[in-house]
Amino acid sequence: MQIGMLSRRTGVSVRMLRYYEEEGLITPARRASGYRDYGADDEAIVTAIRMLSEAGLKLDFIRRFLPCLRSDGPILHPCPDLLSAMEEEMRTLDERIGKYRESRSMLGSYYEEMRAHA
Amino acid sequence: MQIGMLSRRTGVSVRMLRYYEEEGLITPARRASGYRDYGADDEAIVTAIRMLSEAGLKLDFIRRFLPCLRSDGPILHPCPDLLSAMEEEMRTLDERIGKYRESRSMLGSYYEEMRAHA
DNA sequence: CTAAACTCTGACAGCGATGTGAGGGTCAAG
DNA sequence: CTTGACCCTCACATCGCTGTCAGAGTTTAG
Repeated sequence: MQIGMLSRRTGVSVRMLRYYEEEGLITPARRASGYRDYGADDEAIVTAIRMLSEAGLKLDFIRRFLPCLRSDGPILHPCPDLLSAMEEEMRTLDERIGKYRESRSMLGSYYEEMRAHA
Repeated sequence: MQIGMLSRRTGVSVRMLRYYEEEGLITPARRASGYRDYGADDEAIVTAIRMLSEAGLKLDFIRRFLPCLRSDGPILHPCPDLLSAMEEEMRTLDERIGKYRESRSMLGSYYEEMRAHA
């Protein structure tokens, strides 16, 4: 599958697909022409990357976490530092979610108050 | 109150306090010397800005939302476009929270799985 | 008066994720 | 063969936030 197709299927820009490769997240095969040739499972991987990325995880971290995402993957090899990195990441994620909810409710209550006074 | 003091009290860097001013979020008085002179309520405002900011809201939006934060404020004047901007913001905030939770649980389940296989 | 600790402005740097454009191949259909 | 749609690499630009450094004035304590 060519990059344009993958882009259309995942909604991720061509630019970003190339960037993901540059960052070592995906490594598509190459044709003789130099064209990237993506496999079928790459679609799922890109989607997962996207999701994690949109949730604020740095590509840097996602790269390390990546082996877990590969369907063909060798059942996950929990390098201990990955485990602790994940704990760390989960903590900050929890914190972040907390802050978002706080802000959300703050916004919400102000909104209600404003509507009431309108 | 000088900028350094406010910085220490709020945990917001001096740089950022100046930046907030530059962006029109706060407007401290000035001494003859040019030194910024913050009022007592500025501390609360900065804290609120910080919270909203850490929750991913752009300063641009926070500025518009700001009158609501001032304790002395004239009870909130709901310009209709602010109301709809808030609705919009709340929606995206909700979406974002959703994504974060998804990612969080994704991370969590992989984490558990890895621990189990360890 | 002097020194230490603050403060001022202004500007440049960096981060991570993206866009965009230039200059140039590739491929499939007509 | 030509054309249009793709693709390649490289590199510079942008965005929002933040740090940092330089050069210079201010304030307070000794």
